[in-house]
Amino acid sequence: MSTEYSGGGDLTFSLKVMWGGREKPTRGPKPGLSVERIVQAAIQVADAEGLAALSMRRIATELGVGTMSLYRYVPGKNELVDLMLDAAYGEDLEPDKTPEQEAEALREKGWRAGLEKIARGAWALHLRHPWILQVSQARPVLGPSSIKGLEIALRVLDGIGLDEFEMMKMITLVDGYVTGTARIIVEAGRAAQQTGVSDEQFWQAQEPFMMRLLDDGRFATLRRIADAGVFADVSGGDPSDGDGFEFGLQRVLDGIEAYVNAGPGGRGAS
Amino acid sequence: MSTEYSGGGDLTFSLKVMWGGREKPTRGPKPGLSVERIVQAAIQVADAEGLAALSMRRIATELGVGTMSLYRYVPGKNELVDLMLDAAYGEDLEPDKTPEQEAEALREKGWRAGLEKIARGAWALHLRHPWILQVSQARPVLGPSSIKGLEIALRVLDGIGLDEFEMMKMITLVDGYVTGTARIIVEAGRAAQQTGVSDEQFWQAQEPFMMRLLDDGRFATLRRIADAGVFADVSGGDPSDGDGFEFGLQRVLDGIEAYVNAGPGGRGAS
DNA sequence: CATAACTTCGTACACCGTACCCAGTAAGGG
DNA sequence: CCCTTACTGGGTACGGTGTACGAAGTTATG
Repeated sequence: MSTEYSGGGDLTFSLKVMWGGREKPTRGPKPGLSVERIVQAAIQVADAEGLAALSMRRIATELGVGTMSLYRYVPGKNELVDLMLDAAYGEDLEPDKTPEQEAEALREKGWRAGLEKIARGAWALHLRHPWILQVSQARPVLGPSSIKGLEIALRVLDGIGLDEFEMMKMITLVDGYVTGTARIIVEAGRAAQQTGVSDEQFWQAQEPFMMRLLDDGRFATLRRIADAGVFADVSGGDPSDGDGFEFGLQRVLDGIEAYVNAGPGGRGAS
Repeated sequence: MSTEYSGGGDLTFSLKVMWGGREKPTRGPKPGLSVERIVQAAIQVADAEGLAALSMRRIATELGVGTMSLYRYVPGKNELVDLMLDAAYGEDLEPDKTPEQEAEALREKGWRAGLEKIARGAWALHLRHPWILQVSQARPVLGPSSIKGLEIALRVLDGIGLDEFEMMKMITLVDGYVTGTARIIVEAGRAAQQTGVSDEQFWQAQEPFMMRLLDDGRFATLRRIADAGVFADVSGGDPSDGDGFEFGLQRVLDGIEAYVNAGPGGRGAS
């Protein structure tokens, strides 16, 4: 399932498709499909039924074409997933605005508010497209949308006293936090759909083993946590409320803010 | 590729195997294999060749047995992956020590140092077993090792003024950060092995597209970052040095520390 | 109008997880 | 002692996957 870039020679093809560098053919019949249509169909399937249900045959059926026709537009499944990723990343961007304009709008209330908005956007994106977390992203795809998003984030952090390396590290930090937390929360929420086992069945099956543990004194803290209803929240409630996410995000931003406020003098030599 | 718990009825079986609740059979031939041996072989394959190369046939070949023999010990591939996960989580734990003892050792230099150690351990774990990031973890498997790890982490944070929900959120925060960052860094580093394309080939293919962008004034900040050599670090250097990881971890811990120091009075009503 | 470029897509292959089933083995009961 | 019963090992087969190949149809160009 990992992104493998198949043949290797297709890499250039894949990049060309992503960046719109494909020249239109003059001869032959007009293409009945388009990369965009295929990507959209694929995203729809993945959104609704998960990445496991995404197969070339499935997409082709959805579009009413033969399976192999897809390969006239996309070199392979891995490349298609790359394109899906970049398309998803692009959803939050406004194509008519330059990175400068978008960053300016985000910075209106300061860099912290801007970074917060970016993080929330990314969080919402993962809720909308849970399959993003399942794709391997073996190598940064560097499509136009992800590049633009990076530029915007960099501009939001620009001019507040961080050097280039620090700016990038801050972005890695926030992105890492968002995707990591999304992984935990989102996937727990999605499980019920994906699995034939319902949430109740699952926790019921776990219960006897859990109980034996909770009665064991060695796990007293865990028991206290459980009694406080922390897990009831996780297993029962709607995970998309993002309660834990918001909390952690503020801690992360606090940490960044403290670093920024300390200034170059207040920190050790880089 | 997502963990699906196959039939559903096998869930109990899976849990029993994980928790060691299987009673030994009396009749019939002695089993020539064991769950542990299978799990170890599977982890070896996954470590060396990635999760994509992990197939039941491959594991069976590795062990010199027929493919279907594996199903005498493990209900299916998904359950096997669950077992692999818990086995990996257990590597950092000392079976002879109680959670209290391990937590005590971690807290020796304070809760922050303890949390730091836990985070570093998890980070190293992901470097050692990159495939962990590829498995879906649709539902928390709650094997003995992950439970014990949770108990230890909770004990490290216990008694410093956080309520039960806050303690759990802090753990989610740190875990989210570690896994998220690992996802970014580790997978970028692993890519070269997995792919037929070398790093040089990859960046060379990207270059023309990148260049066009970097000359565009709209991506001026990105250009500055690139010129500063930030990406050279990512693409060339050894990703396992964890430079960015350590930096972000300190920010995260700063954020937590600030929250803890503020005390119940210094924070808004929960 | 022949040709070359381009489309669509059926067939085929290697690989996957695993259901089913039968043969072989070892302990318990008579 | 043997027969029954429980168990292990594993071959075969089925329905799925990604995709290589090539045949057949379509269209603009020389």
